[in-house]
Amino acid sequence: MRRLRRSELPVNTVALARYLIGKTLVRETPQGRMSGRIVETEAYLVGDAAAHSFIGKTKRNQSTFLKRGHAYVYFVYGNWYAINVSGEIEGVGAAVLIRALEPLEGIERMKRRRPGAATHELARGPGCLTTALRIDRRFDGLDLCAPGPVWLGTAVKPAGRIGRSVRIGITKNAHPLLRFYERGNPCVSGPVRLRA
DNA sequence: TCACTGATCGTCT
DNA sequence: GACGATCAGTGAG
Repeated sequence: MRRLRRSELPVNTVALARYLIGKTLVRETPQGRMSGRIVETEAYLVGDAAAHSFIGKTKRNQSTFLKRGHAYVYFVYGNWYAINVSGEIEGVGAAVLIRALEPLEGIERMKRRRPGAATHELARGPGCLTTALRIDRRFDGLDLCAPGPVWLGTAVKPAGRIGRSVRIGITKNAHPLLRFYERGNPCVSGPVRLRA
C-alpha cells in the first residue's frame, strides 16, 4: 500500500465518495499503525442543505473549503467526532463523510478503545471509527495526501459491488442518493436494507 | 430487527 | 437558546 496522490482524487465530490470505497484510511501513532478499508461514505455537496458548508464558511466548517484531500473533523452530539475528506477545489465547500471501516491493522488497539465491540463493529459508524482510531479535532485541516498522523492509502483489496442509497441521519435534502457502500460487507453501518 | 429515547456540548442565531 | 452528518440501551413483535 502507498499513499494516494492528490492528482488521483477525482475533482468531484460525488465521484470522490465512490472512489474512496475500498481505499485505506491510515492512522499512525508512536505506538504503531491502525488502519481500515473504507466501506461506507456519504457526499455533501455545494448547494446541499444537509451539508455543513451550506451556510457559508465558518470557523467550524472552513476545512471543507480546502482543496480536495484535506481532513474536516467535527464534533457532534456532545460526544463524538466524525472525519470527512474535502472534495473540490480551494474555496469551494464540499466533503465526503467517512462512515465506516473494515479494520485491517491495529485491531487489538482498536478493541481496547472500544471495549466489547466485535471486530466488524469496531469502526462501523462515523463516531465509532474516530473513537477506534483516536481521531479528533487536532487533525482538522490535515492534508491526507501527505505524510502525517492520518492519511489515505491505496486499496489493499479491490472494492466489491458498490451500493448507493439515501444518506443516514439527516432531515434536510434527504432524498438524493449520495451514500456509497460495499454491498454485503458486515462493517457497513445502518439498517440491513441500507447494507444489502 | 426496528423504533424510540436520553445523553451531552460546541456552534451559530 | 435551539439544534444536530451519533450511539447504546430498551422494549415490542
